[in-house]
Amino acid sequence: MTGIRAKARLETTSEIKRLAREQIASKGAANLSLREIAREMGMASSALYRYFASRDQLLTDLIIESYDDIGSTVERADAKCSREDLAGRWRAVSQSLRTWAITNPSDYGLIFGTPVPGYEAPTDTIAPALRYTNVLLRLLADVQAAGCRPLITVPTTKGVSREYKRARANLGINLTDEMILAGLAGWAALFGAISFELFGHVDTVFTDPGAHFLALSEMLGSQMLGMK
Amino acid sequence: MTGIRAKARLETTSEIKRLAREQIASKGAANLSLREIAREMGMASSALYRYFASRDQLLTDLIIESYDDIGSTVERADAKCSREDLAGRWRAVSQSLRTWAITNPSDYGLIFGTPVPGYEAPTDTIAPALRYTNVLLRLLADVQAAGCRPLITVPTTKGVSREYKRARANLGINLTDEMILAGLAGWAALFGAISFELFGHVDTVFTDPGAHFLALSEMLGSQMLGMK
DNA sequence: TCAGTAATGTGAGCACTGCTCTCGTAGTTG
DNA sequence: CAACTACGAGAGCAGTGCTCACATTACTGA
Repeated sequence: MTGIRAKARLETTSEIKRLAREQIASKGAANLSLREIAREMGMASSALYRYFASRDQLLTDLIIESYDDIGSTVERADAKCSREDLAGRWRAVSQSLRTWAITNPSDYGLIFGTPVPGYEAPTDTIAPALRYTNVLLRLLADVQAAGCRPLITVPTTKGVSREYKRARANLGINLTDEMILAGLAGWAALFGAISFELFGHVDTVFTDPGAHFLALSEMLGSQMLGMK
Repeated sequence: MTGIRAKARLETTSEIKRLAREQIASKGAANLSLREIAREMGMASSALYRYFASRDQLLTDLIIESYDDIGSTVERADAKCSREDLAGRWRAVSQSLRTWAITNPSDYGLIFGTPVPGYEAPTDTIAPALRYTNVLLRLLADVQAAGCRPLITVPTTKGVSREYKRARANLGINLTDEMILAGLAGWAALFGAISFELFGHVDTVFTDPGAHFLALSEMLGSQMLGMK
C-alpha cells in the first residue's frame, strides 16, 4: 500500500513544485525550465515527465495550489473576526489579500496576471478559484442581512439588472442590485490597487503603498459598502 | 539623406512589429519567436538583429507603442467632450479604456499584466506611460475646480496624508486628499474590472460584462467622485 | 515465494529557440 | 571613384520541451 514508491513520489512531486516556484520567482513563469529543475535534482530531464505530463500541466498545478493558498489565507483572516463585526471582517479580508499578494508576488502574477492565449483553464481550477470569492460573497450577504445599505444606487441602464439577475443565479446568492454593484466595485478596486502596486505602476508615486491601500479599503468598506 | 535604405529600414521595422503583434495575439508574449518572424519575412533570423538588439528590446518597443496607443485613444475620447461636461468626460474616458482593452487584449496584457521579474522598465517607457494617467489627473483637477466634492472622506490613518502629500509633489498636481483617494479608487476599480474581464475571472458570471462596466463607471463618476 | 507487471529513471535524439560571429554585397558619402 | 557603413546570409553554440527505446526496481497476485 503505502510503500516506498508512494512516499518517494509525493516527495519528488513536491520538490519539483518547490524548485519550479523558486524559478518562477526569480526568472518569471515564461522562463521556467524543466531541464534546469532536473539538473538541480540530479536526475534526467525526461524523468520529470513521469510526474507532470508537460510544462503547462506543472504550471496548472501550481496555479491550483496558489488558488488554494490565497483561498485559505482569506478564509482564515475572515474566520478570526466576530461574525457581527462586518467592518472588521472587510478590513481583515482586504488586508490579508494584499499581504498574501506581496508575500507571494509571483503566485499572484500567475493567477491574476496575463493569461496565455488559448490556455483554457482546466475545470480543476474552478473550485479552488471560488474559495476567496465565496468569502466576499458571504460577507456581502451578512452585510445585507444586517440591514446595512451601500451608499450608492444602480444607474438604470437597460441590461444591467438582467445581468445582475444572471449573476445571482450563477453564483447562488441573493443580493440586491446595489449590493452586487458595490461589492464588485470594491472587489475590483482592491485587486486593481494590488495589481498596480505589484506590477510596478505606482512606483514613482508612493513610497508606502500600504498606507494608501488601508485608506482605500476603509473607504470602500465603510462608505461605499455602508458597513457599520 | 532619405535614401532607399532609410525608407526600407522603416518598412522592415514596422513589418517586424506587425508580425510580432500577430504572434503575441495568437500565442502569447511568452511564445514570441524571432525566428518565426524571420521565416515569415523570408529572411535570415540573424538579420532581425540589425533592427532590434534582442527579443526583449522588441517587446519593450511594442510596450512603448501600446502605451502611446492607449494614451492617444484616451486623450481623443476626453477631447471630444465639452470641458465643462465632467461626467461626460469620465464616461468617455472609462469607456474608451475598456474598448481599447477589448480591442487590443494582448497589448493590454503586455502593459498591465504580469511583468517579467527583473525586467526593469526602461526610462523610455515612463513618458508614454504617463499619457493616459494625465488625462485622469486633468479631469480630477477640473472636477475639483468646479467645486464638486467626492462623497467620501479620508480615514485618518497616520501616514496617509503624508503619502498623498508626496503623491502631489511627484505628480505635480494640487488635489485634496479626498480627491486623490477617490480618484485612485475609481482608477483602480476601472482597471480591476477590465483585468477581471479580460483575464477570464468573470466568464462564468456575466454574459454581457459591458453592461456591468457601464453601471460601474457611472456609479464611480457620479456618486463616488461626485461629478455633476 | 516467485514470476509477471507496472512504475520509475536513463540517455540519445528531434525540432525548436535566442543570439553571435564571420563574411560577402550593396547603398551612401566625402 | 574610393572608403565606409549598413545590411543580409549562413554556420554554429548553448539552451529549450518533449519522445522513445531501454534498463531497473518496487509492487502484486497466484
